[in-house]
Amino acid sequence: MIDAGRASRPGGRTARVRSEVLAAVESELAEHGYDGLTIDAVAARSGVHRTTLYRRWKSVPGLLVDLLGAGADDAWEPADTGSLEGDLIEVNREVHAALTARPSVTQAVIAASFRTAEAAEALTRFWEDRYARTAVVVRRAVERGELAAEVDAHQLLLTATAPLYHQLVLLRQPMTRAEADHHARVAAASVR
Amino acid sequence: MIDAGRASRPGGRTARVRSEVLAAVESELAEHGYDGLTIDAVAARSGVHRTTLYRRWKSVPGLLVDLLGAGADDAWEPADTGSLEGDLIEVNREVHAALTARPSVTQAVIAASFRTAEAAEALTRFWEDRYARTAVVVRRAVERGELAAEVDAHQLLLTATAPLYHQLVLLRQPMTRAEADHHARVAAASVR
DNA sequence: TCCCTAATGCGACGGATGTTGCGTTAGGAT
DNA sequence: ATCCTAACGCAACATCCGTCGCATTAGGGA
Repeated sequence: MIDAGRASRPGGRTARVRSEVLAAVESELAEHGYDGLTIDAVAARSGVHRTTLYRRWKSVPGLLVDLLGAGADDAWEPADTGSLEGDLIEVNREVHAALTARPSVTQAVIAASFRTAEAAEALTRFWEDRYARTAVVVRRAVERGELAAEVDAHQLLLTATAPLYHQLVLLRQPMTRAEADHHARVAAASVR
Repeated sequence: MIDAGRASRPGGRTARVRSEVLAAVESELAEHGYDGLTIDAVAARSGVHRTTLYRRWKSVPGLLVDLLGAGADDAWEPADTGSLEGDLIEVNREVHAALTARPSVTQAVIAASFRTAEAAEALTRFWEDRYARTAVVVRRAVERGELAAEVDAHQLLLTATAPLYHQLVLLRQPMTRAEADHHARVAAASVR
């Protein structure tokens, strides 16, 4: 992450440049997709000089990493529907929406993660955080008496969400929301 | 795929060049990984001229696509252990081995698929083929009376294998073979 | 208000990557 | 054995990408 918000000189221009650049990244992504996302294009659209982009963000993946960080909702937590199955369905619907959005920032960042180590690490951290937060659905189920305490939350969440990522990202095939729901139900049933 | 094997002049030199190049690709991959895999390095190691590589394979992803095709075993089919669960465990162990091998050609091709459309399409075709062949484990289970005929083979295989890909490729975290087995069992149990 | 300097703008440079035109080699047909 | 030409080697060229030194601007403290 760039951490421009707490730099030694966070003043007006620096912050303005950053927001202009990130806005340009999003627009370019929307118009040309990840492949059409070049430093030069972002520079041209944002009016910020190439050199500045190289200095502050280093590369295209660096821009996406910053965008990912800017978009990260620090207050995010999974919805509480009252049942494990309901919670998992909600989680899967969020994942489904993120991966089928066009343009999908998530998809772009995944692509970037195969180019630079920094992007890969940023994405790994992001997902670690998300999966850790999502584990609360399992704790709630244990508290309700739905589950035994020994259930491995990560394995369970993997069962629920992995099919979505695999189908939509790696296999590059469509998946309906009903199918996404199905995988949530399979996961919920696997621990009963 | 390059299809050099049935080109208008498949003769000795062309075939020799191809095998030398693909061998060099594998060696470079082993030594420097995907990121260190450049056209120039392959040219230097194989003794084949840069221009020839650009003409026949176009790019690094093109080389990997060809390697993927050359490595595709046309006779492959899943092992028959006598039970759905046993078959799925065997499948998952193969996937696990392919993704944890070092170097993993599969991992390299996945990375390549995020760079060029041709690599992405080649990989999609490869997986379509593999999943279609693997569907036989479901048909066998139906014949044995283990399953109802309406079971969706693709969804079932997704439940079994997707967690491996997600954990090892996207989340970039380790997974034991025992955990891989676990996901096979969850998949088998989901249709009983 | 004035000054200091971090952040940005700017042009030139260098390296890596991919392309093109042409000469050379070798496989396969006659 | 001879010829034809696909495939390859070669070198020069074009382009893109990232870097560097220096000039300029503007934010924030004294």
